[in-house]
Amino acid sequence: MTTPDSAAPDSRAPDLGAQGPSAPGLGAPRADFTWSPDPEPVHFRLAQWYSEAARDLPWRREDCSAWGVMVSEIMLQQTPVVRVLPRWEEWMRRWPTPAVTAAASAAEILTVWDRLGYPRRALRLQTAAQAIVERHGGEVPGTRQELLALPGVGEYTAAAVACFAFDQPEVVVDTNIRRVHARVFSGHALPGKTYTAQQRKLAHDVMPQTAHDDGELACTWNIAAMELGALICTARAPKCVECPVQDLCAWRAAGSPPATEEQQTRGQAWAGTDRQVRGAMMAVLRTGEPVQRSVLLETLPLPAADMEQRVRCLDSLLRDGLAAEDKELVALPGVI
DNA sequence: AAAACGGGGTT
DNA sequence: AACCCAGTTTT
Repeated sequence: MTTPDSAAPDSRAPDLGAQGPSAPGLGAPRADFTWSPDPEPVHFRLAQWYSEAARDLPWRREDCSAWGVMVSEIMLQQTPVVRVLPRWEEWMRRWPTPAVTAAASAAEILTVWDRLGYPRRALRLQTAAQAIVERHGGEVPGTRQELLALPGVGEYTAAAVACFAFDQPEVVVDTNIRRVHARVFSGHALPGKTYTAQQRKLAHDVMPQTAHDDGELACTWNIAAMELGALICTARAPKCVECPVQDLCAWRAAGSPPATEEQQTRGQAWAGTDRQVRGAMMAVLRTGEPVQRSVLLETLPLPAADMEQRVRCLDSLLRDGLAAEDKELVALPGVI
């Protein structure tokens, strides 16, 4: 049916001509005739695929509250679904509304967060709950702009909550969607490190029109593209033979060229970093018992960390509100 | 634009 | 050992 050769000019087709794989300007003769598919068939293919292949996640259920969606989005920032699932269940069981979340102690919040990582997210989620109580009467706001004003809610999360909890046709772009766009529409193996204005324009341009279906297809498009990136169009070893748009994909049509040096992600170091030291200290504090400052600094199970680094990290935890200090005792905030 | 910020499963 | 993950905030 639809093949690269049959792609007719379309007024709504994304103008991707400038995004060819070769550097614009000097040297490279523009032999890279990048082809990009009409978005419309991609919309329907992915919507159909999603209806059959979507995972049954609790925050996608029809009866999930907007707060449940928001909690899931914060937890899912830089954290895989499988690790979020048990923490989300426990959080929602204990704190099913913004109001009860706002009233919890910070120590409880950080303990239930457990080892999800980036514990400042947990604190910001509680601060956001407090803001929701104060500014929105305890109800999660339903517009991108109001959501964006909440702590810990950035461009992605604001659009995601507005779309998934309130059916707003916002342009949702996460790491999965960026990769799907890069491959299907731009013909690249990977989207590159930073989210550029050009990528933002592409995401907008390939959104389904909302005029006729009240944005329903737009919301499905967002979640379906995300799910495709999570299950099929993965970063490494994508399952192209199972892909519902394999015959529409610009990357496939270009012969699946490998990622360029520019597109390689800069892998974060871990061993020896302040993040590792902070994480080890938080693990001690999560046991619940206040500890002597000197004991916390000296018994840390990280021989490679010198005292200067340990002191720096403890001070940063105190400054971030992830730990509290009383006299010589250190504990989770709210314990002391 | 780049760095800081956790932690564990996968390759 | 490197890579990856439903990003946000600060510099």
